[in-house]
Order: sequence, then structure tokens, then C-alpha cells
Amino acid sequence: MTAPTAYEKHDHHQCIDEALLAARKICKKNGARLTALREQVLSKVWQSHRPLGAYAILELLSDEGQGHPAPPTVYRALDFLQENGLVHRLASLNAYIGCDAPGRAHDSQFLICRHCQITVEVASDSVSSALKTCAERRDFAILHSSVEIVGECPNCQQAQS
Amino acid sequence: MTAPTAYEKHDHHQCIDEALLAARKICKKNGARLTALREQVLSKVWQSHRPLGAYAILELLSDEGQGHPAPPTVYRALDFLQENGLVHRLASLNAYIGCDAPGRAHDSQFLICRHCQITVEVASDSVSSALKTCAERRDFAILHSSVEIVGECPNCQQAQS
DNA sequence: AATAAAATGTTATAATATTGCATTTTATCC
DNA sequence: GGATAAAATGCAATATTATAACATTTTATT
Repeated sequence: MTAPTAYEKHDHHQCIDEALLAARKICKKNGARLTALREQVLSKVWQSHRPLGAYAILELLSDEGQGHPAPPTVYRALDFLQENGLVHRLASLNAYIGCDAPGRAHDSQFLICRHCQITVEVASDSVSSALKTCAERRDFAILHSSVEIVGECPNCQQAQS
Repeated sequence: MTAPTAYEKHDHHQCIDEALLAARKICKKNGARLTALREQVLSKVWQSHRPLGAYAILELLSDEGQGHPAPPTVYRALDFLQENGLVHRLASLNAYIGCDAPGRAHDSQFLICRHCQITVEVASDSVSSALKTCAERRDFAILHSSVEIVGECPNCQQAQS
């Protein structure tokens, strides 16, 4: 398997641009309004492949000279982006990350590196079906699942040895 | 499969007592000190099969007339209990729940009912191995995984129909 | 009993998130 | 195009969750 892009050096502007393009398309389809503010928040979320906290996003917006937005501004934008499947919230980090396969409804799994924080989203069918089977056996009806795996990414493992 | 006990009406005092007994045994083995305070916190965590927030535990302790402990008191006790594998923290709820299979190191999965909050801990081999395979394929070394599944428990599904 | 280590108490504060209401912007209808 | 309603944003206050720093007490060990 080729390494996920997130682990390779690359131009994040391209990631941001792609994310914005996809987002515009999805919002159009959904009849949702991707405003300037929401695009800015989405850009920040895509500026690295690391989860960003709401207050970190807030700072980035301030730095950019967009005035000094207050917390609700960011949280509302994040809510909107989550509702439209454009970002995910990582509960174990209280942080947000851009969705890799936006638009499609999906439960994904996250591989979070504890060293470099780079986080990769995966959508493993075998994990999904294992979860499904597990829940069904207990007559539990899944609405949503959160799978967050913390460990060491390939790069950071190498760096140690 | 028989329904997990958590979903059945039952005497929580028995759960609490069992949890305390197991905890004492484990702490003894670990050379860890299960103090009165820590036992009280563990009891509270086992008083229902619902995750409890730190501040909720704090209130329960106050109600019991143990003075008015401050937040660090509870957080420290919870840290201790987590370190000794006696409680789990559910990141998606910022809440704590007693560990069903204390002592043994394990990554478990949680089935959280969004209606009644009753939460069942499961240790599914197929989920674990799917996660393992998924991570290995990406050369990711797992340190810890958090799997929290929100949905409807059998009881609450029935109640709706 | 003296000492060190561990646990707890206490105060303050950090970090994350939401409520409620005012204002502005955008879409829609006539 | 202007009136109106709906959506989005601004803003102030505050709620919720968690930790830091330091004093005191308790426990274990000598």
C-alpha cells in the first residue's frame, strides 16, 4: 500500500484548494450556504493534516486579520461543516479535522500519531462490518460510531530507530 | 446471546460490591492504594450503568456528606482508577464508567444508548483484529484505541415501537 | 518517634463549549 | 426594486470540563 499523502511532504495549498472545491460542490448540492467565514474555517482545518482545536482556529482567523471572531463564530462554522460532512470532530482530542471523503455519509476511523499529530482518516470495510456485527449480536442499533486510534505513524516510528 | 446485565433491572449495590471487591484485589496485586476516597468514587461510577461526568461524581460525594471535595480530588481519584484499569473515560461524553473486566489490559468498545445512556462495554476480538489489520496495513503502530458506538439499546428500541 | 512518600485539601485558573440576544446579510416575494 | 422573512454573524456573558501550584494531612518505613 502506498503511504497516505498526509505523511508525505506536500503542498497543503493544494489540499486546501481541493477541499474548498469539493465543499462548494457539496454545499451547492445540499442547498447549504458555504459562506466566506465557513470557507476560511475549512481552510484552516485543512492547513495541515493535524486536528485543530476550535480556539486554535480562532487564533488563525485573528492572525489573518479577519477581526477577532468570538468562539461561537468558530463553533457555528464547525457545526455547519460537520453537518455537511466536511469536517470531523475528534472527541479524544477536542479537535477538528477535514473530512477526506466529504459528502458521502460514512463512519470512518482515525489513526492519530501521538508524536507528530498527523491524523489519517480511513474507511475500513472490515472495521465497519466488525462493529456492525458486534452491535447486532447485542441487538444494539448503531447510529454513529467514533473510532480513534492513537499510536505512531510510519514516519515517527522510523525516526525513533 | 443473553442480554447484558446492564439492560436488565437489577440491584446496583451488587454491582458496586463486586466492583469494589475486584478493585481491592487488583490494587493489592498492583501495590496500589485504594483509599476510602477512591472507593467512594468507584462506587459512584458503578451506581448505574451510565457514564458519569466528573462534576456529577463531585455532587454525589457532596450529597453523601463527605464534605465538599473540589474538582482535583475527583479527577485525581479518576486518574488513579484509570491507571489501574478500574474505570474508562468516554471521550465522546467527557464521562467515566466502571470497567467491566478490570485488571486485564484491554481495549474495549462501548455501546452507548443515546436514550437511556446505559453503556455496555464489549471486548470483541473481531473488532480488535480488524483495527489491528487496518493499522498494520498502513504501518501504523497502535498504542491505544477508543471505540465509542452511539445508538439505541434493545430496551429503548422496543419502547419506541 | 523521625522521616519520606503518597494522598488529599484548597485556591485559582486554563481550556473547551454554549446561551441569548442584537445586528447584518442574503434570499424571496410582491 | 423595495418590503419582508430567514439565515448568518457579532457580541457579551457564562457554563462545563480539566489542570496547576502549593499547603496540609495521612500513611508507610525506618
